[in-house]
Amino acid sequence: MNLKDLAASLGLSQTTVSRALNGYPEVSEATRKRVAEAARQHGYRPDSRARSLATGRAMAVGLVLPMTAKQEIVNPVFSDFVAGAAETLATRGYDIVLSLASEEEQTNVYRSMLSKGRVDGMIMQAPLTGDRRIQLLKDLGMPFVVHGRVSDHDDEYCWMDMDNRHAFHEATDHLLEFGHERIALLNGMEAMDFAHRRRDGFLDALSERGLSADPEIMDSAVMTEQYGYGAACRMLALPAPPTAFLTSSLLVAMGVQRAVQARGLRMGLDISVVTHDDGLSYLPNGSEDAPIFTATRSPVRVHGNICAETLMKLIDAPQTPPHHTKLKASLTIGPSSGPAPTV
Amino acid sequence: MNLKDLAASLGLSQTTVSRALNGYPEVSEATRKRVAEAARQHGYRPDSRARSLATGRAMAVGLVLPMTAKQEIVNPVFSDFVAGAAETLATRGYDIVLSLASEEEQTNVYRSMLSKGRVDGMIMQAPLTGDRRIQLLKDLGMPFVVHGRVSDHDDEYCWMDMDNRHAFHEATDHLLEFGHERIALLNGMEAMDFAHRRRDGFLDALSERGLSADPEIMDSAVMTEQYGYGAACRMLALPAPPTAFLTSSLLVAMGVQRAVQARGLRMGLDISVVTHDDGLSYLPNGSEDAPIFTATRSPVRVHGNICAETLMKLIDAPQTPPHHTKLKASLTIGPSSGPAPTV
DNA sequence: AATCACCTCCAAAGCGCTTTGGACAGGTTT
DNA sequence: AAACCTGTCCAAAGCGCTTTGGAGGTGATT
Repeated sequence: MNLKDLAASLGLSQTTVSRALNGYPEVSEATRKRVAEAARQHGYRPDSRARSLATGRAMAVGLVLPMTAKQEIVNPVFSDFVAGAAETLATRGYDIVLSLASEEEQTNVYRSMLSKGRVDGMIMQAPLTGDRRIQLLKDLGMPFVVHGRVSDHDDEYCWMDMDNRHAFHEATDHLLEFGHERIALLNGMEAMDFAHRRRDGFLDALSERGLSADPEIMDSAVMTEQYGYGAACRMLALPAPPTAFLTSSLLVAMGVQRAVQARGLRMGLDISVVTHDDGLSYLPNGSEDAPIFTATRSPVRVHGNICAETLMKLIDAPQTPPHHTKLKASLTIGPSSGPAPTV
Repeated sequence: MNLKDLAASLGLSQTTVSRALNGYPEVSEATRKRVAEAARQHGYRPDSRARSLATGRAMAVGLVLPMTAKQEIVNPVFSDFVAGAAETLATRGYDIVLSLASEEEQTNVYRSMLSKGRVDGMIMQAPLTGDRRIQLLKDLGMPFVVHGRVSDHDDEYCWMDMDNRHAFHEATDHLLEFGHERIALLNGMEAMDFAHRRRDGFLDALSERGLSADPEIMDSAVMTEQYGYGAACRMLALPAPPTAFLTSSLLVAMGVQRAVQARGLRMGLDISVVTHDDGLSYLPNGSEDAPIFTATRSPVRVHGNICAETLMKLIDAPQTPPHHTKLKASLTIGPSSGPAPTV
């Protein structure tokens, strides 16, 4: 059942039916009712392609599934992020169009997404340091917002980011105040822009107290439980092992926890662990009132909400100056951190 | 730059340009070259909406992000699954259109996805027991394939599923052969159809050896690390604790591991743990040649591949009888399982 | 020289919607 | 009574593509 048929069955013109359905004023309340009822009865839904072609709006935003480097690892944060974005977009009738692109195809995928008219804007995820996609998107002239940002020129485009630097500064301070002086950093892949910021926050906090970092207890890799376990085992076996760990993800922290327990040490007493927590729904940090790890928390689902909201505003008013959102992570104290052991 | 402009700039008709670009034979090789070059130079890309409207094919498939029950938990399996699907779909130029739907809105979301002409088919995930979405999709007459299946009428629609029953049967056998007689089952939410099958496989294996299950050491919940830890702690404190655990997900197994270690027990010696492993890229079960857990493994990314492949075939030939794929999980032996301790 | 087939190209009709620019009737104002 | 709104509706023109049904030109066949 298309508009033409519906109009015919009502003895009205397409124009009138279209206007009635879309809430235009130049149609009497009586016919509007009649049209609405008929539409409901016939299960009429406008064809989105035709509508989109006529209005110029796709009512969809694009999202390119980021694959971490060559390792084909899907960003674990993706599902919650996309859920948040989809949730917000749904309130305004937008869909998400998803593409997956290997590193090499990125450019092409972005190009085609745009020019095919399938989407009105894009959300870009997981920016790398010096990411060239941003320039590409700017060149293409398509509205976009970045989840995260890249260090340079970050006032020239929309982004929403967590204050990674501040979060890790705060987390480090928390440990320093407990008297820890040898703090290990298990960071994400340093190709990711956020990993840089986190490290900077960590280093700043140390140097503010006159401490210097020891490269031997700093590592960075794809954030898995394995990595946390392996790195922690190695570091705990050092002549001068760390008394605390700062990790970039709950999974890594869980790995550290396993290593700590395997050595017969006690978390929060012998070894402190603080982590960043993306608030993934399937990976809760204990319960609301009883967290397991002391953590800087910033639910990535909310990031999805904000990115979507920002993008929709940008689509509505493309000429407004770029909008930025910087979220502060909240530090929640759990039993995994405590005073440095007195030797 | 649209087709009209491109044609004008070449002094050709739209028809010829369109044919040249789409590889139709009725255009000379010389002009085809000329057209291709001009298209490349102008960065011309056909508008997908217009093309879709003209051809009747959307070149996209729909996916509804499932939210587990009321708990707003995003399926952790989603990201790898969608990566697999997107990967396969990309080879044929299909995109994925994503919607998110709460339990109540499901029907509406599916309805609109279809009739809006935005997609040519759908992939349905995470079916519940007696899931009504299947009937809905059948009624709507849209090609679809289910990741998993529902017990009744499963010959009437396309699905791809792992043989959950067989996997858990095999895993249970593995433990039984090691002499374990008190095996705990930590299952996923039993509203999920696969959880049912897994339990059946477990129970079958037990009864085949004349053993009966003890409800006290069977549990089911959303599959988190917390859940594994909590349930294992509780069960290990029973007067007659289990000597082995069979869990539905690596996260749950990790929780069990933590509980085991917390009690000072040794995995694979005092307590055996076998789990199912969805092969999530960000949650590896150790390395390829050195797994941590004994596990029945079936990478969900491959499931995504297969679902996509099946769906594309179905779209090409809607009248073929429903196609089914049943995957056998592979049992990989790790250090987490061993002979039952002799009391 | 006429016929035929073939190759290369084109005009125009859709696909299903929105939107512009009236048309027509009825009531208000001058 | 003429002029003017105002409210309600419609015909038709796009949006950018594909595809049907020829048209015109060339060379081979009779």
